[in-house]
Amino acid sequence: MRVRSLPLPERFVDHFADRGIRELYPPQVAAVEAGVCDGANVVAAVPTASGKTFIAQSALLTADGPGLYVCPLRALAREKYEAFAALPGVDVAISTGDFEATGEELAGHDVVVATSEKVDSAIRNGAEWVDDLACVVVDEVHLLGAERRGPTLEVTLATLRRRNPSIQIVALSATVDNPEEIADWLDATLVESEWRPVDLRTGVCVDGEVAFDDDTTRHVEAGDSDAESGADGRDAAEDGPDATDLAAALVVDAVAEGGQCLAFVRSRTEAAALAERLAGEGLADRMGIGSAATTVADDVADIDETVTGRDLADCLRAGVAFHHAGLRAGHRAAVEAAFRDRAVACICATPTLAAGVNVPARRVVVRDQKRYTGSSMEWLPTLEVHQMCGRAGRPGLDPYGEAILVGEASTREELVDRYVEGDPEAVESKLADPASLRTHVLSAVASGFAETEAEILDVLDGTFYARETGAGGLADAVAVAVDDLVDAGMVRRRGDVETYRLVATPVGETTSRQYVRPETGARIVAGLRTAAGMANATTLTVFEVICDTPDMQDTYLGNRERAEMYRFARSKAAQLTTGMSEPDDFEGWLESVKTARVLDEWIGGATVEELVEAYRLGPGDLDSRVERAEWLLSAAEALADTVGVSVPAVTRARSRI
DNA sequence: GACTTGTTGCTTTAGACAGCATGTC
DNA sequence: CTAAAGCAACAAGTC
Repeated sequence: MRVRSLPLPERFVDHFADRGIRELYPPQVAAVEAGVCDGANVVAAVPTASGKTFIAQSALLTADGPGLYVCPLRALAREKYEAFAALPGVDVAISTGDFEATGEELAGHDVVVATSEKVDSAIRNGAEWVDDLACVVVDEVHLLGAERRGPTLEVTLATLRRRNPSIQIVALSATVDNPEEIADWLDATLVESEWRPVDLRTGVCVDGEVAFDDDTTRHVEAGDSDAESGADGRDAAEDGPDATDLAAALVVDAVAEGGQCLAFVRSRTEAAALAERLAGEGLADRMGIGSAATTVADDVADIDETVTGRDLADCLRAGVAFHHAGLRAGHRAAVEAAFRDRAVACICATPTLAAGVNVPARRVVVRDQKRYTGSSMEWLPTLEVHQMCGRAGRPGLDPYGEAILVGEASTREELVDRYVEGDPEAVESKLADPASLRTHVLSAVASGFAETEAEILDVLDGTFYARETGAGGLADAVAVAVDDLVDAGMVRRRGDVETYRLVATPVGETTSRQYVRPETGARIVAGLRTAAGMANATTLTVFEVICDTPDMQDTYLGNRERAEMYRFARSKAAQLTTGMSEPDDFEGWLESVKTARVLDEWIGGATVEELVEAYRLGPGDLDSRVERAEWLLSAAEALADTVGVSVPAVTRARSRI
């Protein structure tokens, strides 16, 4: 099937032709046959890089009205925004938390690209443009199964469909075990395909021998990093190369043939450690990318003066990089761009890269397949490993992609069963989680969609969860959520016991509008009241309050810091809203104090370099705390306003941050 | 006695979405 | 519920 045969205006056909897209890939043909261009609902469960963006574009460009593209990540939103902006004569807008696009400005565009939370928030705040939509594309729908964000996605979709029953839904999913259930939920035709534009071989490497699933094999020579001693040979020779030696050898092997590599490891430290080790292998020279590598390294070195930045720049000079959430957005973007431009031979990464922006490589090496979860070491979900592996193979550039899991003789079989031949997990709704339910119940009441529990259930009736059990399955949980919200002062029952209506209190309304969770709203209100009664409420006081909410990301408190942090908390007790003996979860509270302290020093003029050094967090971690603090402070200000409490320190903190 | 190597025990462990209305000396 | 790597402090061994 040819692009030209689609019901697309000529200028789009030309645009795609300029990019060499004239013929459709098989999954795209299937999607067209299922009716993406005719307003039909379609769920496409297809591998990464098999042309999902084109499916989305065909749906949105042929829809009879404005369209919405829902993304899980801001970085992805930007990527898609650019893809649409490149189309001739298409008016695109982007709306994510970090992008200034305000309310009604979003009306009147052909396509809006937004994160799911942003759409949810827009609906709560009464945005009317969502009612005019003719088509919604949902990228990565399998995130329906994600702990906190999944419920947001399903409630948002249910609401959109409820308010506009004729809306076309096109959902794009990774390969999962139950795509038919998602399709059934959305009344959509399922398009399922394993087809990829570049072949993918998956293999397991044990002791330097790689056995691929197409029965080919490959041998790599692993240089033992710590076996320098050699001579009398009795002891060190025994255990051979470890996983890191093998991973390094696999990278060098691929680069020697001119192929770029991604190597996935378990932790940030290990990502940096592997990169530094590979920096000694002369990858830049082997790939002949010396000058490009130097340019990138210099650019990265200019971003800041942190150790992380310097280490990264040093690695880049040698043609290697590491990538994880401790890096600042600028660092990450530079690494990703450099890799796409072939200025970097290998990126050593944590799972950030698996689900992020498009960075295809010739070979993907998965060194670690287990992760510490807080109580034990657990196998990574198959879906996640598949997403890592799926990054192998650059369309049009590589003859094939290779994904290699590094294992040991004892785990070989398990790895093959689980990841090479195994199916990914099924997607399951997490809406029954009480915390999520509270949030969405409050939202339904506050935005006026529901005034009774029956109406709440009605709103939830269109969710993925309800498809499984019927909304009735949520009745008890909703009743509990309503009780909790009443107790928390977010919702009030108005009228007789028999015929009451649910109304959001002013606090509940502000909480929902500010997009913070009910627990956060309640904690902030309580904190503000305490602060208002204090003789010397400072910015530290305010930071302690907002850091002690579930919407602030917690900051790791190391063993060595604990005693000192305890002394700090005690010496500042007069400025804190929580007494030293009060918290049920003292550890958690002390972590909040640490975050508050960092933020307070930040507005006091401390530099990123100093804070990163003193508190053992990555520059990216600091940035993300500051970003959240901005958001939570504005919520605090709005809440102070609604309860009529005056805490000048809130405004002071906010203007300084 | 200075330096190297080996041992032991302790510490640490991925990621990332969201608001908003406006002024100031 | 099934951990494992890095690192610092200290001990033993070497020149």
